[in-house]
Amino acid sequence: MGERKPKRADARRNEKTLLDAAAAVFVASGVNAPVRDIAAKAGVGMGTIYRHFPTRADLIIAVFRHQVEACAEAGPALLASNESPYAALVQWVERYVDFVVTKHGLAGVLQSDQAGTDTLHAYFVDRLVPVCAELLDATVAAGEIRTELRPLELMRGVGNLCIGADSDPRYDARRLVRILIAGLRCETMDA
Amino acid sequence: MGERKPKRADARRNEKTLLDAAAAVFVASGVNAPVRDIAAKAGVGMGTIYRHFPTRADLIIAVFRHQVEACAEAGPALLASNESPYAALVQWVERYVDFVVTKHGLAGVLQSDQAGTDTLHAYFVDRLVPVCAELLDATVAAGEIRTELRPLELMRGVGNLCIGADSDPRYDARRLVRILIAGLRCETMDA
DNA sequence: TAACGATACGGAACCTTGTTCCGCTTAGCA
DNA sequence: TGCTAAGCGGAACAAGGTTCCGTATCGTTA
Repeated sequence: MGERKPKRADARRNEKTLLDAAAAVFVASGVNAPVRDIAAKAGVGMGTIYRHFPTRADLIIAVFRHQVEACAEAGPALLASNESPYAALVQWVERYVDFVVTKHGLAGVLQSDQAGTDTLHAYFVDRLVPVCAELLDATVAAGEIRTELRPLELMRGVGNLCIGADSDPRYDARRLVRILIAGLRCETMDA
Repeated sequence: MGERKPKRADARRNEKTLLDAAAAVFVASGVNAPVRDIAAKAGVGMGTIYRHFPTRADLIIAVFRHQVEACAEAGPALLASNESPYAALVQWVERYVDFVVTKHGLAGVLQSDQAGTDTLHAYFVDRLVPVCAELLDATVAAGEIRTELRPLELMRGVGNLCIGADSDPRYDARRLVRILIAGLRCETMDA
């Protein structure tokens, strides 16, 4: 589990500079900002950025790692602090949606079929699906949900609903996610 | 409203050739296939393709126009042939999902925030949102839905849920859409 | 039917964006 | 102070959409 710290001091400095620059650019221009812009903002050459982060996706992961970890850790905590697992699930999903919707363009880049996004998609899935599974299992065990759904499908569905939520005030992803979750409590096979 | 037919015979011939080639390539390699591939398949130069279809999106629209029209026309028909507006809505949405999910990568390219896709997104919205609105209004009027939702939001939500439905058998978009629609019948603000 | 002008065509060239390569620089050590 | 490997900058490459322009062709007219 050891952190692979770059040996040289200037390298360590550059890594931090790059993370800061990337974060700033992502806020200003969205997650889809060109790598060149980030390098420019950091005052660094292309080679440097790619030695530290072998791929665009790796840079994105690095920038958001803390928040993803925090979200993952919030799962068990919510489960513990709510008497109703369903309530915990709803709160956790809302937290995830808040995170994703806030990062201009992140949802759109989480799709596995997008080129060069495999690592990013995999990281989100690996880290969050197990947490989602735990919440979902508890909710099902408590009998609060009628329709079973695989955790992966829930995560991807929620993520997909968040796409384009920024950049169009007429589209309220949070509400659609609430409706989707509400649908889990209903019989689905009628009509 | 007049069809702007190209005057010259070879031009008309090429347009048809291009549409056929594009359709074939979309089936074989997905909607994201490079324009060059389509030109090659049609045995035509790049200039030709761009004179007939000013943009990738315009070509995509042209290829799927018939099916989108058919889907739009199915709305009122379903409303007429079902005693329950909700049933009609469900069937219409299922039809739309079938269409979108079947076209390798189409859902992913329908997002308005994607570059160069504005025309495509606009066409789908212009043609289908009014139909959806009609179905939704009828369903609400019949009191079959508790949660009101703007037609545009429903269309975009459904479309988003379809993203990546091909290329991953573990993700069943149809089921998620059913759950979303089911959610419309529940109280959403609980828990 | 031959000539001519407008219409189309082909495909090289351009732009943007991710990624790779390589010669030069410099930190860290003896 | 010098040596060497770790780092660095940025030009170059690949891929995809789009534009441009010289050439070929259609269809009409004399």
